[in-house]
Amino acid sequence: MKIATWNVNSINARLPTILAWLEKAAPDVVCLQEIKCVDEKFPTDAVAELGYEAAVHGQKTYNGVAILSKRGIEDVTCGLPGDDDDEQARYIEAVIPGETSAFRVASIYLPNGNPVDTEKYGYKLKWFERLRMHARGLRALEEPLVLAGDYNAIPRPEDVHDPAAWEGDALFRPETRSAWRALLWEGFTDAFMAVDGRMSQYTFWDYQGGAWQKDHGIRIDHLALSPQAADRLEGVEIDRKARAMEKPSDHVPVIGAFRD
DNA sequence: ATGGTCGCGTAGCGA
Repeated sequence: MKIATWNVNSINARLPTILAWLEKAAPDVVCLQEIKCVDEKFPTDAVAELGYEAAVHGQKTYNGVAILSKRGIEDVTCGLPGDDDDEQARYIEAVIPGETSAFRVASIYLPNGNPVDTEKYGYKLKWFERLRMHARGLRALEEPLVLAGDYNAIPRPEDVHDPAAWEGDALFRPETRSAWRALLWEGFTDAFMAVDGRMSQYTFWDYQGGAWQKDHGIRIDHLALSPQAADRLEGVEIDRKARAMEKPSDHVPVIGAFRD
């Protein structure tokens, strides 16, 4: 069972690129972020032609998340509990039926939080805390669970090309890194870190300033695994090649392979 | 060098 996460920065602007990648990589499940469209504008038919069923939590212009699955999608829930006034489409969760056991999967688009001296950063930290509390409840189910997405959090200095340049940024502030660790302390494993003997790899390169050409990247797209999912983990791939495709997203897919 | 890159939507915001 291959489960991927990918911030696509508009599903419709990116559609040919996404379809080409899906056809080649052929993951079973894909968690998408920043689809930037309402549910009705999601290219349901185009992904169905490649064998994917879609669960969509869309929003006009901004945000928007979705889950694609070749193995069916059940028990879909949209939105993160903990704030009834939050109207931003940043969370969708579903169950993927499996041959031996089902996988619960969430597609997460955590708020960016910049600039840090505005209410945006407070919103980010509150959202992170809501996610931690929800994850605590899911953890107690003792299921294979993958919390996949764009966390807008750089865990360590090794995960950014120039830590000094990012000091003070909402993606690298101590409070942000602490919130990411607090999520893991609920009993989750950073899938990338669980594979030993490897250098850090980046998942995002800004469109500006030739960041990709200079390899000025950051690692912010993560798979957080429950113990039952971590037990089944066989490998993790960060697909750098996707950043060199035509009309690329500024993020690349992260793919986890699991025994099922 | 007083710009620089995208997407949305058609100005200026968000990333």
